[in-house]
Amino acid sequence: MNGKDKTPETRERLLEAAGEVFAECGFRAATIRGICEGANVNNAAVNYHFGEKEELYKAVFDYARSYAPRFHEPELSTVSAEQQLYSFVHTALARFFDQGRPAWFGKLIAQEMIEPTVMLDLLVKKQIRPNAERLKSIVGRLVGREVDEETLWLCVFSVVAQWLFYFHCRQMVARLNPDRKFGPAEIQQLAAHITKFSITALKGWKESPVGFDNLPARYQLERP
Amino acid sequence: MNGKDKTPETRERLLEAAGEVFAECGFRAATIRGICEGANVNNAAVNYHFGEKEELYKAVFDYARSYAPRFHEPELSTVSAEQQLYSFVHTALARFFDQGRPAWFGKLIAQEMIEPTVMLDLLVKKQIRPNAERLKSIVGRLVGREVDEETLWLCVFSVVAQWLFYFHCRQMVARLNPDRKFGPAEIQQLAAHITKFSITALKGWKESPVGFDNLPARYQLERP
DNA sequence: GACACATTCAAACAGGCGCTTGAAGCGAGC
DNA sequence: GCTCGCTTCAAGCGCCTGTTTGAATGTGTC
Repeated sequence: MNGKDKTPETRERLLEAAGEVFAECGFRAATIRGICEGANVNNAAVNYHFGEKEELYKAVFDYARSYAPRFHEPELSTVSAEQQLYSFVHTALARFFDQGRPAWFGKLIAQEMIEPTVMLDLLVKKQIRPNAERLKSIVGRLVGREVDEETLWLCVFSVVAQWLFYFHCRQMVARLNPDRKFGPAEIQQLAAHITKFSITALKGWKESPVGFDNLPARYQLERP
Repeated sequence: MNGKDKTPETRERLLEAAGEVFAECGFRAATIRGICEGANVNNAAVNYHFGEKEELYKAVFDYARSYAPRFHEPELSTVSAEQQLYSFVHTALARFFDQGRPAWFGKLIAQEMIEPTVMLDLLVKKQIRPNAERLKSIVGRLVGREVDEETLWLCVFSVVAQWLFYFHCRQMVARLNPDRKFGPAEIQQLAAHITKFSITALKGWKESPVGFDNLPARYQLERP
């Protein structure tokens, strides 16, 4: 078969096309026919090489992970928590906004968050929780000691939410701010904003006045 | 027909079931057969009363909006920006975490953000942008003068992201923190956290050191 | 050249989808 | 009692989905 200079292997072209489509559309909305068309491959090739759609999907995760940008290691002593947070945020954003393979893994995970499949449990165990714990330790160093676990988690979510937003809600952002671009320069700017917003919140946390939970009822909910 | 004490009207039972299903699953994943089964109604009733799935979907928005909790009016002079922000955040959260009809509208909008249909443009124009502008003015009052429009928008997104996260990523949150509940008390607590996090960030914004955009390259991205 | 084997192909299958159909049910007006 | 018009119903249509099939096409070995 590789007597001709045909593109790599059918299996690999399938993974390439599937990575693209799954990352963009999610598992459910992606179609095998669409993937095979993108790979210039017969529909039955999925069944021959992977058995079923779900197995192709799993294989794409393995394939995509090796190309994904990685969160760099702690280096607790040499790098400030501020710098680590920036690095964390920027890497996370790059996981969506890179072109092609480098972004697949991040997009696949983000898709799993809004439309879980059988992969999510494994992802939480192997990828999401370890990264969340690492972020939690960075957050903990920024907010200072004597902060309970519950608050720490809420702060982690407040940080993570800020970058996930730009992937999950990108279509709405595009309508609210039509001129906004997401090139490398804008990603750095965005990462800088999220980092500054989060660090300012975390460093001022303990000095900040506590109470927004005892407001008069009419400020809590108003019904028609 | 209402000689019997049969439930309201077919049309209304359809809207009830459709509101439930669309809010939970989104437009695409919801099926007419599933909705009609939930409404104890024949499949053809959708076509008879609404013509097609998309028209039923539009009708659900009108039906749901009248039950949705509303963002209360500004009262710029009498209420502090802090209190207004809390009210804003809490109302937004209640739009997801209420039971049944009150939460449909918020869920429908949140679904549109991650999987847009023909409704999104109208929603941005009629609902999302006006609310975003109101939030932007609150944010502007908290962060102070002399802040450019671009930064203001990024801050608005940083706030909005924090509550959308709990809807879009609820399945992952449930896996990371299995014990977390979302009853009325927890919603108040959550709203208080998001408000405190945001206010602390915004009020400290101008005093916060600026630069996270000139870090050494190795803190920006690391490839395998 | 002939065989065994792995791979690819066009075609079709079963099932679920949105939507349509023509007949049946039902209440109101005469 | 009868017809008329609105509503409901079971059944089915065409389409798209994931998956299967059996034949065709190489490819390496003897």
